[in-house]
Amino acid sequence: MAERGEGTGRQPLTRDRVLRTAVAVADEQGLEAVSMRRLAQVLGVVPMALYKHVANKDELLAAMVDAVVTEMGAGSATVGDDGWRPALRGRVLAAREVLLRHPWARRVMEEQVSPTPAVLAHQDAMIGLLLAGGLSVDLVHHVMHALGSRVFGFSQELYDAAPAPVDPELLAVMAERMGAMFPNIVAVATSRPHDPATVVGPTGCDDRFEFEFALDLLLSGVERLHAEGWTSAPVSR
Amino acid sequence: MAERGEGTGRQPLTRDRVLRTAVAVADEQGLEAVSMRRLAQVLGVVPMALYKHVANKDELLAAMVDAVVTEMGAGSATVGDDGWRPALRGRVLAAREVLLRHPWARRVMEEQVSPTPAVLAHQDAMIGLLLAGGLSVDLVHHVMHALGSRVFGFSQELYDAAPAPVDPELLAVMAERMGAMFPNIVAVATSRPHDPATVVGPTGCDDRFEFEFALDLLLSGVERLHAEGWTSAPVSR
DNA sequence: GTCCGGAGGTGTACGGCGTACACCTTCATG
DNA sequence: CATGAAGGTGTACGCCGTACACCTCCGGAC
Repeated sequence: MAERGEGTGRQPLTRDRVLRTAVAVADEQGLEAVSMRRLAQVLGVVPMALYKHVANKDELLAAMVDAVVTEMGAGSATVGDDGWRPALRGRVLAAREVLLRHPWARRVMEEQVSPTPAVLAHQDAMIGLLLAGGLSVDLVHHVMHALGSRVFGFSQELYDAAPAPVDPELLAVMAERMGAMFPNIVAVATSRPHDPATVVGPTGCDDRFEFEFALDLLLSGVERLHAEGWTSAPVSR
Repeated sequence: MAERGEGTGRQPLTRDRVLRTAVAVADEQGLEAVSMRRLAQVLGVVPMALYKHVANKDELLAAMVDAVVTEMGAGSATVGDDGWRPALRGRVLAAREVLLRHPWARRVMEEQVSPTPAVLAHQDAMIGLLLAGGLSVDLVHHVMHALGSRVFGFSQELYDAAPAPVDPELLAVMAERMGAMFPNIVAVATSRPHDPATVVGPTGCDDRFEFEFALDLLLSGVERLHAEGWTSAPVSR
């Protein structure tokens, strides 16, 4: 008796518990406090025990951001009678709320090589909203880039993934699976290949064009506000 | 004879040489290759020798970003006959070029606690352009936030610095010095304190308002493009 | 000329990190 | 009961940043 529930390490160590603990530690003590050794200590276990549930630290970090992005609730996205804009706006603000609760997540996402499934789902939902709103595929493409650095900062490498699994057959299989899960992403990504000459890296998508598109969108908006004599925040907040 | 110029460690080790080597290593082999030990090895010297020229690794990283930001050339900013917009646009694009050459710099900046002098100078120059263009101080403030994540990603903590050096006298001295060096920043920062209730952290500036300001600027632009029947890139690229 | 002090390079050592590898227990299943 | 997999352990290696004591050299003060 008194065997279970008293120490910190009493309940069984599961991948889920590792993950939730890691997120909690990152939230409360910052990302730099998330080391395999510290995490193991918090869980009342020896460091190497974690490796029975997690491939390595990078995989753990990826799973952590996946959990966070899942909080954003990609499922609940539909365009109402008032059009795409309020729906998209709400979704972006919801994402922001989540990222405010987990300030470390943005940084981890940015240094990740390829997006996690939850990230793709989120992007797919956003694209779905815009397409449902009637925007052209090209416009949607650019909008996603323009919003990217605002929603989370990692949209530069949105459409890479699959770094050269040269086998074309395997690539076709992957494309098919992607299409089944994230139809909107595939629709946008395949419609308009980026100019390879202006691309940032061998696989990147941060064309100069995309950058200037977003920049000019902002500058035009500013110019308009200025021309309208904007001096302080409108009353409607 | 044959005493100097043959080995890698022949010329004297100076702070400048350490810095330039560090930037070169980061450019060529990535930021994770920049460790004090590896850097020392490249310089043909024992690791601890670096500490005679650099306080610690954080200070080295700060100096590295400072060098990069200086490349952006904060000095050459004036509003021509065609208004503030082309001047600002060119400056942002120039910053982007520099950051493309040093992809590690953005990440380092983002995890830095307070902006380096060169960063402040850059921001001051940008603000100067907008003010010279006749924009109101408030509008300039919001524009800087909106552009922030596009130019570099660190504008969230633009106006913090000075984390509670409670002594008001010392604070006044600092404010005076700041004003002498970066008059535009001070003008904007002091005109409109942020609502402490909606601020992200104790000192942050990433108000919900600033976020929505930029977001709505983008969304309005998109809406306008869509209404105009935008389907592909305008010919003027 | 002698002395001295500081600038700058060295060597050793400590505590932390991620994780490879061999090991041991436990327990459901043949 | 034997077996083998799943899961926790202990040890060890090679990285990391850097504290601290040391040495060496050189330019001026006397």
